[in-house]
Amino acid sequence: MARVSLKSIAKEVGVSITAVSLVLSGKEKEGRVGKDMAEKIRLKAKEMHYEPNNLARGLRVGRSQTIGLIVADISNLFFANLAFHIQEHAEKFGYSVIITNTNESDLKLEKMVNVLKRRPVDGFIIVPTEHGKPFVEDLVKRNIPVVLIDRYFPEINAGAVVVDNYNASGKAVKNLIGQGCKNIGLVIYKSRLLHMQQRKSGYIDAITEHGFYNPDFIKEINYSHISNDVSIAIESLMLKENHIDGLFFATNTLSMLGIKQLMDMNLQIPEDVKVVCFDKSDAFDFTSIPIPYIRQPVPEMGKKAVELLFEQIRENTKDKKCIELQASLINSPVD
Amino acid sequence: MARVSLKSIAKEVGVSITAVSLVLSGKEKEGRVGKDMAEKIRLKAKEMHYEPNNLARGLRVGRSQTIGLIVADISNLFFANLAFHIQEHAEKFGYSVIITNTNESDLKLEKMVNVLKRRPVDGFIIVPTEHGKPFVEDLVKRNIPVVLIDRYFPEINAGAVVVDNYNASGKAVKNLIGQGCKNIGLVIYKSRLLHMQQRKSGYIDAITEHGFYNPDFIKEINYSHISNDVSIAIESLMLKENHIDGLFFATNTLSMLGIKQLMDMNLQIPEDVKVVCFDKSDAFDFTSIPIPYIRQPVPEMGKKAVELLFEQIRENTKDKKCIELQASLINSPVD
DNA sequence: TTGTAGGCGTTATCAT
DNA sequence: ATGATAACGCCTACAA
Repeated sequence: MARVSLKSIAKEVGVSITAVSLVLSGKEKEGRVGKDMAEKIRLKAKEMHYEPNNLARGLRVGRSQTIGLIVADISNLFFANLAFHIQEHAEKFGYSVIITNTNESDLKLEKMVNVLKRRPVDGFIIVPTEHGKPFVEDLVKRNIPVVLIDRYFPEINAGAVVVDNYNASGKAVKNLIGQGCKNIGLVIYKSRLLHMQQRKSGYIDAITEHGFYNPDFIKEINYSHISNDVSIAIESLMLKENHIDGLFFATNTLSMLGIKQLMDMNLQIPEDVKVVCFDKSDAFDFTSIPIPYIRQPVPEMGKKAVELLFEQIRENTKDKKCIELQASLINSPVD
Repeated sequence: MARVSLKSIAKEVGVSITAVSLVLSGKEKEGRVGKDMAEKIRLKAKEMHYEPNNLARGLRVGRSQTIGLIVADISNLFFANLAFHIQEHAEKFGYSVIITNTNESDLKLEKMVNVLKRRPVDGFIIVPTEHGKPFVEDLVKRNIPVVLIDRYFPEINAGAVVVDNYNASGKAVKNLIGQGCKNIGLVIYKSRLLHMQQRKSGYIDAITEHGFYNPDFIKEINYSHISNDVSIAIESLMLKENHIDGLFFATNTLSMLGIKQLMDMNLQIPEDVKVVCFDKSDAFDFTSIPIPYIRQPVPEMGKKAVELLFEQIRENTKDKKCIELQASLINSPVD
């Protein structure tokens, strides 16, 4: 071991810790350490393989240069991509990212928030769970920088980056109607989270305006029995008497399961039923027919979230910004 | 702000910092603080919303309770799953995980290692890049706990968790031969990394033993032009004169692109050509026909890696263990 | 131009 | 049963 510290370098060179600190943090310009001395110190530092200890630094300056990212499921491609971009962007500012999962469990969210508070992290980027509001609220109350992403609670004064889910759904529905669909089903999570509600009302309003609205065509899936619920939903939607000719899946997981079910039922896309999905799945490449999907601007979302967070960390912003980005409908299966 | 520390609690209660520390870290049993005093301290701590500062703790005890995970690409499902399981397991031991990406770049690996060394982290779990050996070697030399995962360098005395890639490939080939294939193509990365070499030689040996070996049936793909290279590879493999009736894809990304190319060429699986893949893709669910694939035991891999790392962190193990797990061939598309 | 000293929050050692 | 104090490695105000 024998960790090399400022002190050990100082002793080696025969100079004070201050001098070493100044030089190694590039502050010797401020009319401080002499040029030759500085060089000598730098040399010795390299020779001894000095690595600054950010732990100690963090303790001293009151910042850990770490942000906590809490997502619903890192093995979901959407969140994995989000995590990737957040990480890439944070790194540019010398920040590391600790990523944790909630698996949509409110309990786990609470736990993760506490774990990360103790780290401590300088700020949070959170994909909140359905009943996660109190935990986020608590952070805000304690004046800890938070940015919500993907989903948010408008009542809470936290930063947020979301997409315009209402209009995104509208685009999906209009696309189906443009393809000639009359009876369009919606497969969506049963959730009180605003982003799901907005996807739902976007669908309802667009349908009501342009087509035929039937509440029975909305199937709300329980997250904890997704697989089974989706099968049942599709089966009941696709009953002959419904004359369903279009389906809109409100998340990528729902799409995957739904399309699989359609295939199991020997229904062809788009001949028997046309489909639009929220978010892309790799799998779309597999089907020779293009499946249109709503693309969220994931890289920008990640970038904005990091920027918003840093803004809060730097200045102690009182009124937090909420950024809404537009999603776009992609028709071609190629990127 | 007004961070609440042991000191502030001590002042409030009118007792020494030591007493508070002892109580709050559950060490008052050791014939120390009195029962009523302890209760009073605990109460006050809760009331003041005390959160221990792990930064300070880490500085004091010389451990950060953080491990650095460096993967090739977090948005690849295989690595995302690996990260998930590593994280879940580490969390049980009170450890947080900082995840970073290399995108297969040796330069980025070097950078990430340095960034994490400064954090500092107590140990590394690394998916090394092709020429990443020196950076890993350096860590080992400095006596910093490292566990390699997925890929490894046998010459280096680091911990490692890998699968038996040689036999996995053998299983894939035998499955194809069992399906009646005579001319089996291999699509694999051009890489000097051992795990790829083993997948290749597993294929060659199995083919040589049971079927017909033709070096032209091996297509090595350059990671930096995957998409294009795979298209060309498949096109040239599937030329009539080759009579290819089976394909083995050595990674999930290669599978995705390869199968897509087959579809673009209007070739049917399994009628025109049978296919076996390394790792599963969600996409397999989309095809009505089951595509057999090699399943790596990802949860166990993550668990073992964490265990190995903790072993190194606790005891200063001199001879590092290398664990090899078996992969299995899955025939059904269901999990 | 260089050095001293105090403190960030915690734990461990040694006194009382 | 409880407290004072030093130390982890770093930064910075203040001396010199």
